[in-house]
Amino acid sequence: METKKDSTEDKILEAAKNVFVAKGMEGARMQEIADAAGINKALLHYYFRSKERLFEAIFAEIIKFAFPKITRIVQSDEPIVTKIEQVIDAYIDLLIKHPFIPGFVMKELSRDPSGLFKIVIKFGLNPQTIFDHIQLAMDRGEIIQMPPRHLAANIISMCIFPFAARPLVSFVLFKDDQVALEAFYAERAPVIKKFVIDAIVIKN
Amino acid sequence: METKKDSTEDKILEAAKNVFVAKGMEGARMQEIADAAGINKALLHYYFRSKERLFEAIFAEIIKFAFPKITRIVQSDEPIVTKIEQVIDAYIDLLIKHPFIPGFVMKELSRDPSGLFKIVIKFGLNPQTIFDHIQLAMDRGEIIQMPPRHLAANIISMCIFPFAARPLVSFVLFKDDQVALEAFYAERAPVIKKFVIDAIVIKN
DNA sequence: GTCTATATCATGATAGAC
DNA sequence: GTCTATCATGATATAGAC
Repeated sequence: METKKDSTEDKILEAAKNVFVAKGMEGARMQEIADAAGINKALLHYYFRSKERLFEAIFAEIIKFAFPKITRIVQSDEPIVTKIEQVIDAYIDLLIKHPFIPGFVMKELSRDPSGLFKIVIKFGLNPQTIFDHIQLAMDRGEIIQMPPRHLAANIISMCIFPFAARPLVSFVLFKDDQVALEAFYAERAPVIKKFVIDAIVIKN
Repeated sequence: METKKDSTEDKILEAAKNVFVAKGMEGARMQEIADAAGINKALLHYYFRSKERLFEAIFAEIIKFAFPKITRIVQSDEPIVTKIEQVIDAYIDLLIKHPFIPGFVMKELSRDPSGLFKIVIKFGLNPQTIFDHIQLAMDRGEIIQMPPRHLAANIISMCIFPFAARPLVSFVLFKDDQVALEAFYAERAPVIKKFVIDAIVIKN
């Protein structure tokens, strides 16, 4: 996490990221971003023409960052179970380091999905390849048969949702005890891996 | 789904619900709510003193509605596996009928969690009771041992997340084919039930 | 590039007639 | 209860000096 606070533009990006993540596009105020960056509002419009453009820059950066190394893992030659374990580890690791991402992305997604769509398309992400891959492993008898889409949905859900619903998890499960909450998140990866394997590995 | 469009107050509540759900608290405009209700802004302030109060009324209504019959199911005398199946069915059924709820709740939750907290407290919801119940079934050997919190997190995640991330699921998985999307959601309940049972029921 | 000052506009809220 | 007209605020955005 390098802090490049040299140039004004970087200071703005850093400040804007924090404010947008905390308040969302609608809730964020240009004045607040300017204050956080230690400059004035006029400079924001000098560097980025409008709030909309500034937001898009931040959103794209976060999405690209959050986006999967998944395809890379999936396209490797490891057995399917290993790949699944690696994906889960990679996801939880990312989320523990950047727990704000899911909530932010989902919030802005329901506001205006077009930004994400552009990025998904740019990345050329093709889920069908992944599903074909899973289906192949099923046909080989490595894991039980089930619709690959649902298997993917189950895994992704268990990884992301507890982070996306962080305020709820924190309060309902742990009465806002942050230490207990962090411990819970740290346990997620092994728990999910065992859960998935118990569910899909053929048992004799 | 009764449409009681008689009184002005009900028209406002109905209109406000739609607008708040679509745009969120920050994004919603009093003018838009007034237009949707077929009245003018002044009347909004006549019935509800401020935007804040109007929002709180809507939010509380939705939360109360979305809130679990779970405790009721859990407190029954069915075996644990049956209860889990009933909870999954109840959840998915609710979410198919009201798919907007998760996104809305999570968005406003990250904005200001205090509203939900009041309601959770008012409901006297005690997750520990549920966890104790699960633990008991584990000690009886009905299902395998795992931290009850994580089991609950896994189940809730698989139920809610695909609905909360609806725009993403719709686009990435189905290229916005709504028919295919609905079919996918309809399959969720049986898929999740089988997945969970395969994961936790002791196998010989 | 950076600042101050200001234009422009949209929104939540209110006053007061009917 | 419902309306029109208006206010007060705060937001984005721009002009222009340095």
